[in-house]
Order: sequence, then structure tokens, then C-alpha cells
Amino acid sequence: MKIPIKPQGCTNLKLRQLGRMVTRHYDHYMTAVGLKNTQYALLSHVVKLGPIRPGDLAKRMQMDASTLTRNLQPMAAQGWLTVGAGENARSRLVEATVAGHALRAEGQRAWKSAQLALNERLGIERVAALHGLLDSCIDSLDEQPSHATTL
Amino acid sequence: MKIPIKPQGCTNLKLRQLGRMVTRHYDHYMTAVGLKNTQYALLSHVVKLGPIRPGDLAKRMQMDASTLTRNLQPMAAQGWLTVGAGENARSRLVEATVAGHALRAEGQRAWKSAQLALNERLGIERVAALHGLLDSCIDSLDEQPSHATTL
DNA sequence: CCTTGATATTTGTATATGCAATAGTTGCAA
DNA sequence: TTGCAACTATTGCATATACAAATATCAAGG
Repeated sequence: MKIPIKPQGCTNLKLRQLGRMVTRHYDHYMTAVGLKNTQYALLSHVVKLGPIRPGDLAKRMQMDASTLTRNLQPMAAQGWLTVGAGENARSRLVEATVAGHALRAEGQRAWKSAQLALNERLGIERVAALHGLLDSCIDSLDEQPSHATTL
Repeated sequence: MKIPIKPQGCTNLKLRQLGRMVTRHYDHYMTAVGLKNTQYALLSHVVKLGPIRPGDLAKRMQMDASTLTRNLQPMAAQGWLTVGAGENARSRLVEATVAGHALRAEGQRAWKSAQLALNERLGIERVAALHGLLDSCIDSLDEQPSHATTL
């Protein structure tokens, strides 16, 4: 007989609290290369996913399209990436510049320091467990239409 | 012999992605009572922690004090809480109004729906596991001076 | 009393986030 | 061909987030 353990408290609150803490942690490392944690994440995605349409990129990052539009702006202004013409006149393609590739490489080193320090502080197994759980939750929520509100 | 499983990917990215998804989920429910997820969290803390100084509240919520100052403003403007005088002239006390208490009760019902729907979608055991992990990480990071960078 | 250092909160600046509404495009159908 | 629906990206608006700097206050010493 398995006792179903009820989750206590608010998932959203816990996620946001830890999110704030962890984000601050990474930002301390990323500022060394002049990037915010969010910008490093975005730049990495653009580098890895090559020329990609904003909408597709937003989906990949689980981010609202309008948020992406705005987050791209300071980075394009810095010359790290370009938002050029796509196939149609209505679609576009985001691509990392040479400077963007270089910066992302630098950022990757800073990121690594931040990640290792975090692993150290939390314990590598706890981080691994957390990753597994976060990934599986992301996957589950991604499949379903968000608030299909199956009541 | 225990093989130490290396965490793959970026903790920050995963936390933020899931955070965005979950926050959107809660917000869909909270808008029914005119609250944002963050405002519900803040209001609940103020209700529960009674008259409390901004700085202490910020610490409790793992939030920068300046962020708190600003987040309180729209809520005070709505008459849900007050930021009154504290013991000293330099300190203050945040307290929920009667309207604030009422709204928080309403919000709690909306929150419950959101939480139950999330439990449903992720599975109650996964949510419980996630909570445990998030809590333990929050605790660990809370103890240490953040970027004491023990390298 | 006055200075000085510690405390508590708020401002300045910049970015992140998302919903609703808009604008421009494309494709299709009447 | 015009007219409408679907698609793609952006704007308007409001809020969230944090670091650095400014403000205001208190607490001790001198």
C-alpha cells in the first residue's frame, strides 16, 4: 500500500524563489563577460539552432513570442545577432553574428564556472535529480495545451 | 560503487523555462480574481507574516529589497495592503488591509484550482518530489553567502 | 553636539515577461 | 479579384527583477 504524499505549498512560489536565487548566482558569473543569464541562454539557442524563425525559437524556449521580440532587441543592438528576412515577407530569421559566436564561447566558460559552483553547493546528485525532474515536467507541460483545464 | 551522474545542461535555463510555463498556468487561474501569481504570493506572505518590515519580507521571499518596494506599490494603490510607519523612522511595516485579507481568501480558492490542475497534469508524486527538491535547494542556497565562490 | 559608520528603504537604469491588440502577409475561395 | 481566414511578428500596457547609487535614519564615540 502506497501512501500518496500530498505536495505541500505552492509549486509556483517554490519555483520562482529558487529561480531568483539561481538566476542571481549565474548572473554574478555572467557579468564578467557582459551578459545576463537570459541573454546567454538566448544567444546559445540562436548559435545552436542556426538561422531560426522567432516563433520557432520562442516555442523552443517556452517563451512568449512578444517577449522574444523584445529580448532580441538589445542583443541585436550590441551586434551579437541579426534579425533578418525570412522566406516570406512576414517571417524572419534570427542568426548569430561572428561576434555573437565569440561571445557565446566566452559566455560558455563563465557559465561552466557558475554551473560547477552550483553543483558544488548543492551536491552533484541533487542537481542531477533536479535536472531530471525539471526536464520531465517541462516535457509533460509541453505536450498538453496548457490550460485545457481538465476538470 | 556509485557512478556519480553528471548533471546535463543548465540548471538556470531549466528552472526558468519551467518557471515560465508554471507561472503562465497559475496566472490563467489567478486572473479570475484579478491577481497575478506574484501578487498572490506577496499578499499571502503579508497576510501570514502580519505586520512585517519590507527588508524581512524580502529576505523571506528570496527577493531583492528594491524589487519588493516596487511590487508593493501597485498593491498598495489597489488598497490591498499598507506600507505604514514602523518603530523607527527609517523602518516600515507592511500589513494587509481588510480588502487584502478578503482578496487573499478569494485568491486562495483560485490558487487551489491551479495547484490541483497542475498536480493532475504532472502527477501528484512528481509534484511532491519536485517540492522536496526545490525546498532543499532553497534551504541550501539560503544558508551560504550566495557567491562565496568556494573555488 | 557632531561625526562616522551601520541600517533601512527608495530611485535610477536596464532587462524580462506575457496578454491583448495591431499590422502586414499569405493563401484560398467565391 | 476581391475578400476573408490563418499566420507571423510587433506594439501597448502592466508588472517583475536586480544592481548600484542615493536618501534618510539610527547608534556610538568623541
